[in-house]
Amino acid sequence: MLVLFRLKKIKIFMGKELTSRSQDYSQWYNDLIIKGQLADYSAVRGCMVIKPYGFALWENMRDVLDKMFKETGHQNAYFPLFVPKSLFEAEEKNAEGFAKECAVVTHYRLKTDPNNAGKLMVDPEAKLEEELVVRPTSEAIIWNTYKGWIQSYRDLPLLINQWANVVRWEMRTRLFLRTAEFLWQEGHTAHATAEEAVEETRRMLDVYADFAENWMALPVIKGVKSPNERFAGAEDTYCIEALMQDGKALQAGTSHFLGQNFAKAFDVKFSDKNNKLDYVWATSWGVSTRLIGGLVMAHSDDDGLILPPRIAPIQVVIVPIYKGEEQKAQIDEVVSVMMKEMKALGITVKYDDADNSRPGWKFAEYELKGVPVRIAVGARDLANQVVEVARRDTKEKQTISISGIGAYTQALLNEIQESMFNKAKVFQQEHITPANTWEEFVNILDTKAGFVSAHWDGTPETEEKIKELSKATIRCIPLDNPKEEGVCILSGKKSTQRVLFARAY
RNA sequence: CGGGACGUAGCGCAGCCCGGUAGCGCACACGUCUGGGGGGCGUGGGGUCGCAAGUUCAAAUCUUGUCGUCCCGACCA
Repeated sequence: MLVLFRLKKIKIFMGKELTSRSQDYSQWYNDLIIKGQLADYSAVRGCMVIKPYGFALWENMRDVLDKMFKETGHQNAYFPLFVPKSLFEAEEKNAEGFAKECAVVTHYRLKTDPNNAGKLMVDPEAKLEEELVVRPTSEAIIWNTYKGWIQSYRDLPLLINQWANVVRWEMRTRLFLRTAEFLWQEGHTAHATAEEAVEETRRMLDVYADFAENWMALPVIKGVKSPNERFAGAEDTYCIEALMQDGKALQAGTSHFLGQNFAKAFDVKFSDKNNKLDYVWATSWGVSTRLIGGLVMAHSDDDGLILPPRIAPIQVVIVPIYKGEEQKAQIDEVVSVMMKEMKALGITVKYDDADNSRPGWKFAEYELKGVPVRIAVGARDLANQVVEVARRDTKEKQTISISGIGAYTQALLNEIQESMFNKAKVFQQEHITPANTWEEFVNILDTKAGFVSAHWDGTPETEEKIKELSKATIRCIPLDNPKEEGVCILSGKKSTQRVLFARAY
């Protein structure tokens, strides 16, 4: 009790105190992002600065995904930030869907303000002939380009991805989860047949699920969106849905089958083997820095971030505990051997021997930052040829022999990765609850949250009504969904299957 | 766009009601004792109080305006 009190007091004095999840989940999330050094607020409304630690995390995620995309045959390219308005509006549904949240460039020059010394004003003389839309997504500019690249079935499939920033002028933003500008990748592919395009859509959905589960330790449900939730301009939107610790769902990635909508809008035709002209079939798919928000919310605890080893910027941190230069030198020597061993095994390890903060401070700091494994090495340990190994996820500490520490650590990292996934998976499974009546449905949402599996009559009207009454939306119709006769929880009309509802971010 | 908060040192805040020329903790610098869970003691540096106008002998404090940020909703990934 006394210890707890002291610890709490210290935390307050250090200005690092975290809001607990039970106290205020949103604030807890914000605290983790800011104090865990992932990102910072910026001078621009709704836009954040991704700090080095957060960016290192994103780079790790990006690198893994990039490799996966290349292994599935894709190439990277880069298209412009700006989209001429006339191109943007070509695919009507897509344009309409994004119109409300577009930043638009109307002028290309500033000038000194004659009425306001030292200030600049937009030069009214420099108005653009045609406004430029800052891309909220790149289908328009890309399909306009593809028109010139595709003539024959021999040009297909065209499998391209780009890493980019996009801008969506959101009314309300949240660090990582919804920022006005965000980083993402968007894949845009063109195919000769609908079947092939659908196959591509599903393939990339699998890539996303694989990445989320095996790298981020984030269990997801693969499914297809209801028409209401579909991407503007798509025929079908597939998604992976994750569950956060507060029971709210998070759309973690989407893969769209675009049919021939964009090919028609941008007049992209090809000749098949029989010299017959047809529009090409398209897909697009993307994940964004939002994944980082999901990662934080799914795994972390009241002491800070908990990052899965496979994408953590630092997997192991070594903290020396010493008195005097002589002890420090001895520790340095042993640590350098340990580090060499670990690096040879591909482990990312940091030795924090900075003398300006003390061991206890470092322990707390690396816990806050979610480093999976911490190793403390002191003079006492060296005498016994051991070190103290602490894992972040469970907070367990063990004394481990120095010989073979590399292999031990590697195994531990794997175990943490697996254990984090399993824990999240159990949570997810426990939060998929069937509801058979409206009362039950609302009650589950209000008390337990998570996914609610319920019958729905299949109409957009009912879906809209449910959303209005309960704030829950259909997250997806799971891919392997069993057929089951039933009646809609709201309308009482016939239904052939249950779908997953949840309140979502 | 509606509702609610808040802008005072790098960070977190007090001071404002009742005007008198700015303070606390952390961080920072130096010294020293320390070192196995956010150290102790001592000394020190750092602020046009968001911005603008007004009232006043005097404004962080009162008045008006303005800009910005965050939180909660509506919208969305």
